[in-house]
Amino acid sequence: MENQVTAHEVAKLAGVSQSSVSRVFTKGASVSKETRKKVLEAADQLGYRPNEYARSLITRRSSLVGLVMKGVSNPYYPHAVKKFTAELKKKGYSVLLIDTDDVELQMQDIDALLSYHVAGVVIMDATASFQTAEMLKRFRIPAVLFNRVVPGSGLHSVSCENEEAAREIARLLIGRGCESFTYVGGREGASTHIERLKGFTEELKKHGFGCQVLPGDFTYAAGYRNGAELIESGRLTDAVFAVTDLMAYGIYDAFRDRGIRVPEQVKLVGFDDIEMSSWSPYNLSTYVHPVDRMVALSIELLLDPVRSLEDGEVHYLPGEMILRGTT
Amino acid sequence: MENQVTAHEVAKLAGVSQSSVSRVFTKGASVSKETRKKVLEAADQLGYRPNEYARSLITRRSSLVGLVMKGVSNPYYPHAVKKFTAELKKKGYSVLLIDTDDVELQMQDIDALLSYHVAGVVIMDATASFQTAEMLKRFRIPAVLFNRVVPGSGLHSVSCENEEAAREIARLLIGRGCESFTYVGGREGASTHIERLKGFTEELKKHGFGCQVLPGDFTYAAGYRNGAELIESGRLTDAVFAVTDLMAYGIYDAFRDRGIRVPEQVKLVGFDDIEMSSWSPYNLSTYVHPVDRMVALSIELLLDPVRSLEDGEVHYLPGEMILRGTT
DNA sequence: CTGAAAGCGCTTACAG
DNA sequence: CTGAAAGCGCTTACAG
Repeated sequence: MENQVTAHEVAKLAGVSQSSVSRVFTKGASVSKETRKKVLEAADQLGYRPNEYARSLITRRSSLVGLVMKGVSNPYYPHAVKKFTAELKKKGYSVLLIDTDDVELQMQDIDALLSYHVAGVVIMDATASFQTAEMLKRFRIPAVLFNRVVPGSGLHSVSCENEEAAREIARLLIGRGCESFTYVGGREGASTHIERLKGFTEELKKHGFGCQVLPGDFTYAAGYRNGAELIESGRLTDAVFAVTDLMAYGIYDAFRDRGIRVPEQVKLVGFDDIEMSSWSPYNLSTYVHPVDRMVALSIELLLDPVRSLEDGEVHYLPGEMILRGTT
Repeated sequence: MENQVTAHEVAKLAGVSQSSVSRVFTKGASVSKETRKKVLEAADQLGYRPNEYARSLITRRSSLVGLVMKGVSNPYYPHAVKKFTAELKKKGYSVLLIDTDDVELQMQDIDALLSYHVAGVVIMDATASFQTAEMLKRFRIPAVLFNRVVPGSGLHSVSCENEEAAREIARLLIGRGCESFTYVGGREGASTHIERLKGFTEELKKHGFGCQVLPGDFTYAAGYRNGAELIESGRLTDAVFAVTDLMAYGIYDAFRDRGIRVPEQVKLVGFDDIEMSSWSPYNLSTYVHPVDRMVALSIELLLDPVRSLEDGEVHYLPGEMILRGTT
């Protein structure tokens, strides 16, 4: 950074004032064609780039958006991350990556977000605590929960239409002739889990069916464990709906390892449509999120000067059922 | 950012100078116990955080490290990303995430890296071009290629000991009695592919064996295609070594779908030991990278004031063979 | 140990 | 359209 080319040096080479150099790199500022040309040439020659620190400092606006993720968890997220960085890049923002270890944002992470006074933060796969929400609100940092809803947090949420999707899955399974059902869930408290459970069991009840509910934590291992128990306890049902594809794989493998055949003996449905669901050992029927639209809406909420700081809007976007070989 | 609390306000509340406030938040600066206490209390009350833009501007040092990744590709990378963010956080750095669409860094990405004059950049899963390398060198931005080597680029590289690992895999397969071999590769030009191919074929040759080499691109789909062709063309060998686990899964599934049994009819080995390799449909024998040590060394190289800007060091770290059910 | 002051590299009124 | 100047919020010699 010691050897950084400054606007001043560009100005000297171009024979204009430093202000003019700045104007060339500030969109919306008026510069004559000739000045622009001279500046651009000098800048190119010297390899000039406006210093973003100075820029953010003086404009009091950050070009950084915080992306909070839980690192290695569901392969569903990398897709969304990619989409976010691409869309934000188009709008001139860069991404500050926060990789939390735990379910909650760490103090150190919050500090980073605040020190850079990020333009906004996207929280993925983390059950943001009220404390985090309060912190963000106190510092007036717009935030949106992606694929999560935390009622009462006042944060914006953009999710898939979980409840309705789960109802659709229930109807699908009933239509396939299933009469007994199991729901294998995710981490308690996670809205995706709660909403899918609600939609699934309610729709089943509407048709006169009950539902066995098994606890989980969104991992393959928990899926496997549940699948194994289902068999070994003799409580296997006609159909199993797993809160995520990842858990569905575990369940499927536990079934396969025990000689239970899908879909002949049991129908299986997941949620997310991550890449592996189309691989031949699984070929899983599942429900796909409208990720592109979810990302676009998240960014819209985050960057809107008015809505971004208003009370949390909760959006549920419809996805689509993907029928494959497990139903 | 309009409503940001400044050191000046903290100073006023604490009844000290703004300099003293700054010193409290600058490690290594000397402040009396009493002053520190007053400042900390005032800062806490106001929710003060040093503005990182002002700090970076005046110190001419960035607390940002660029992490370049190719988004949704091999699940091997999210692990490394998590490790990087965690280790960098410990050292006081935050991560600027660059998600490239292509194999090469885009101009816009480079610009972001330069505008923030990042302290360093880690390039993962991207075959950095010479142009990129030149750019980084011109601006004196330390860079390390993670899991890749680009000879002649002058960039630091930290990789797994690919060649020796591939030799070990060859010996393992020979030891299992295999007499004919196939190598399914990755994207042409990728050092991981080149090195693993070299080690594997050379070691086989040393023992008097040849090797059929199939082209790939690191994807599951290419693995599947190759696996299918192997069977359909009647050129199946006793053993198959895939450049990555991801490709090995595709190969395995193509075999499975065609009734070929692993490891009875063909032995299969992958590379990376990503999560799915321990799942029961695969239970894949593979080779695991020493990710923790690779990350630690990368950061060491990046942040060392001397080595960071010297000519590229190329490091190969030994990993470990993981024997599972496919061999 | 502490305060006053200079200055990092920008943007943006303010005049002209 | 353009330049001189103020100022964003910090760190860090420099005195004391």
